[in-house]
Amino acid sequence: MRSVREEVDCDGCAAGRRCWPEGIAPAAGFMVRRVRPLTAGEFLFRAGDPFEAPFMLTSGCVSLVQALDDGRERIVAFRVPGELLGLECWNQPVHRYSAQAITATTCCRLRWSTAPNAARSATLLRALLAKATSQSMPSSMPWASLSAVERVRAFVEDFRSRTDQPLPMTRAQIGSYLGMAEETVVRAFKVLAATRTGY
Amino acid sequence: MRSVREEVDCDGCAAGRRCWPEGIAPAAGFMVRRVRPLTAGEFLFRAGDPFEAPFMLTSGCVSLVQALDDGRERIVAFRVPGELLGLECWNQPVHRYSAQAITATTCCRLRWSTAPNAARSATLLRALLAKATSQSMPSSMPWASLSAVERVRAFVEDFRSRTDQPLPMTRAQIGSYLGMAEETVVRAFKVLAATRTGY
DNA sequence: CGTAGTATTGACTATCTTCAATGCCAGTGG
DNA sequence: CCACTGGCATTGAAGATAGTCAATACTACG
Repeated sequence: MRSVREEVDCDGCAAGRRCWPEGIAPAAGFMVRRVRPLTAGEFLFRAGDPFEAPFMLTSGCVSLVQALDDGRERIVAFRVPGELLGLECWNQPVHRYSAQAITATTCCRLRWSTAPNAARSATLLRALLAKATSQSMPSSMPWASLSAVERVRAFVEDFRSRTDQPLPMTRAQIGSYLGMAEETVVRAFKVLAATRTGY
Repeated sequence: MRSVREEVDCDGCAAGRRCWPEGIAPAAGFMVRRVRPLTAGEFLFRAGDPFEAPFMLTSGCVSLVQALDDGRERIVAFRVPGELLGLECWNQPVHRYSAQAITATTCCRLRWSTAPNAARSATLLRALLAKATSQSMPSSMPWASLSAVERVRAFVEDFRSRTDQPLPMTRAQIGSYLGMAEETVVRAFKVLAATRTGY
């Protein structure tokens, strides 16, 4: 349970190019703190926890889980390496969703509050805004009004476009995210497998 | 067709409090340019237009429309006064969606690129990030897996929570947004009207 | 080998979509 | 003033789709 409290400059990190690919980081000198690796099923944070800083995913996969009124849970998003966790409640005091690792996962906690100077702060904010807009908008229900098969196909293609790892989540989790029954996900994959290859 | 090219400081604008409510604007001195008012059906911009700056809605209602592969269209979001348009493609060269006024609409174009100093730039970026996160995340399909009636109820409540104007869009547009048939929207409203009041 | 979690399949049912028709209302032109 | 038109709302009936329930297969792991 020890925390790895190592301060790292993204400039010197081998994976930094994946985290800040838009040519922002090299000169920015973003500072992060490496977080203790998570095993599958572990929570990075839970809904209601105080929001302190966003996390940059460096490996693995994390689901954002929303607790429903009736006690059930829904998966709101999947995050893969290079994407930010916790930005959802940037202007909120506490986290609205829980972040649960789907596979073994590593991430870094951003040190965004300690702005050494305004220019660097602006650069970081610009990078965060870019991340936030690219992460949230494409997921703003691009698959409503599509059939179940088309929704699953769109989901798979979206995930493939974001990472090259094989789908790490269960059919039930995909169903929770897409808002359909686990069985329907299974049958959709069956149809896709009959049509194309590689699903 | 004349453009109103009036430069305005949000500090001196009566409606500024609605645009930047989080106590950011008063000292920031955000500059905007008032845009020619739009009539119902007019486009503020279209998918493929070059992205120059986001717009702040000051009155009316705008739909973000996505063109589908098969030629049909889907409504991706509705924007009401105090919300930003165009942030979806912050880091994109061109707009991905078209912005079409549903009712008579006014808006301001942000002058974000002319940063007089880094501190002010950081303040603006912080405000934009707050807007972006609060706008996009709650709409990240909070109503998948709900029944049609519940989806419509959630939609109405969400819209009501963002603005006090009556629903300006047609049943067909609601259906396009929620991914259901116009008739299903109508029947859902009927059920809601029988249950509660005011729908 | 037994267990637990996940994946898959089938049968039945509820819900939603589609198609078709009608009602309602504002704007327009004679 | 009134018929006509177009857009939107509403309703009904029939068919398609996805959800639910239940059972079975598969796989990793102790």
